[in-house]
Amino acid sequence: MTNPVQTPKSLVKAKLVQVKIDAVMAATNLLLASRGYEAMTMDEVALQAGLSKASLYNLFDSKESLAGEAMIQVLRIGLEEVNRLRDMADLPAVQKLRRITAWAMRTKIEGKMPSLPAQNSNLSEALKANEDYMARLFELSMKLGIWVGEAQQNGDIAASFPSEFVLYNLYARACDPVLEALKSEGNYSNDEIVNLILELHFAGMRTARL
Amino acid sequence: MTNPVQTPKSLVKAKLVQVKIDAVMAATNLLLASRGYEAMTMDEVALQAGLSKASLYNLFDSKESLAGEAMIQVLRIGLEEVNRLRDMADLPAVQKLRRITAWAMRTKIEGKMPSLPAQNSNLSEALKANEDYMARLFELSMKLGIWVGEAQQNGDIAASFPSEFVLYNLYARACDPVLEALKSEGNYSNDEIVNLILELHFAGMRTARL
DNA sequence: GTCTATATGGAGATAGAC
DNA sequence: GTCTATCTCCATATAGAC
Repeated sequence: MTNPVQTPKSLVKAKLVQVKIDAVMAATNLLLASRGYEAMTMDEVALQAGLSKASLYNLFDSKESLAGEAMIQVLRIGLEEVNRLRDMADLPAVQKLRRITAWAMRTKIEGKMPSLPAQNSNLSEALKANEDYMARLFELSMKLGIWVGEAQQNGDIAASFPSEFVLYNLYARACDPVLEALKSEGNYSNDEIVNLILELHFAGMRTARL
Repeated sequence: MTNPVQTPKSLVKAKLVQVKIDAVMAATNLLLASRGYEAMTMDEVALQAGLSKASLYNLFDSKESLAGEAMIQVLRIGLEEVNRLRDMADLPAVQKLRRITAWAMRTKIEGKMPSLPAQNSNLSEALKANEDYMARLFELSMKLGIWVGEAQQNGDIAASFPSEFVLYNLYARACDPVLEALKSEGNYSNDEIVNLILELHFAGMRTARL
């Protein structure tokens, strides 16, 4: 870098760029959640974010990198939530898992969760090769895995369940189609929907016998 | 029709056509399950089914109708399963639900479940307008709904759960990403995976308190 | 840095020979 | 009825003016 010291001017510029990036990311999350990666078009993203497609490509190299950034960002926010919960020393592990699951579902039901399809899409291949993404996913899985182990020792989650099974089920809540199905019916508030699923899921985790 | 009586010759021909259709449907189910509707291409279907794309279009008018047929077929087979179970008068309703869910998950894990994305895809819009599809879906939902009500009266499913919630969760098992995640790990057999999810799900359904 | 206009490629669908 | 070759559209990505 020729000038590592940021001038006030460059700071202002950086903030303006950040505002645009935020708008793009918000649009991307909504579209990824509602239409999926393949069906989402860069024209839609640009339109919703309020800039031209060419400007969008000035901010992100490709559709793949845009979606990848969205996935990385949600992992970053999720990790922040996890770290906040980790500081609550007196909260039982199963309650921490319950809260992080609730956060994921609220994010999803508000259209802010860019869940990638479970299917073998082109995007998921690219993400596997993305070090930043994989590192965050690994860190998240480790931290959640510790809580799963604690909850199993406490008897709050059936010890007979493999810990990966419990972990995969937590991740699966972030893309549970039941959220959208119940929401589109219109008979329940977001909180009610999230609580129904939480109750079903954690009751099963606690009382299952194999 | 000019000749409503089928000659032996036309019967043989019809069978040959059916063999091709079966191959196409098998390929379609695999691709819909693994890559999703948007990412699946007609070239892939034709290649896997062992015919040219033009011949494929001779059998199905469009990609949309092909995928629609796959969805209708799986509903038809599912309804057959349901009717078989309905004849078992002494089987508790919750066991019938458990068995139909197990069937759906086995079908999915074998790559034969053309689950449509939960997302608002073009396909799901087309299916909503398809009378055949909607009629079968309605019939299936009615029949399953009766069993849900019985199971709730028997105390096998928490009566505090809305019946649509229970129903949506049953449907959601047919596209549960945990199936694929555990399968790709390679540590468990298909039966073990299905049983893990069944146990988690129905234990939660029974013991949840709201 | 942002836009309009355009290049490029891929996938749905079809023409026409056999 | 099946194939090869082709049409056409649309979405990703870029060129070039301002």
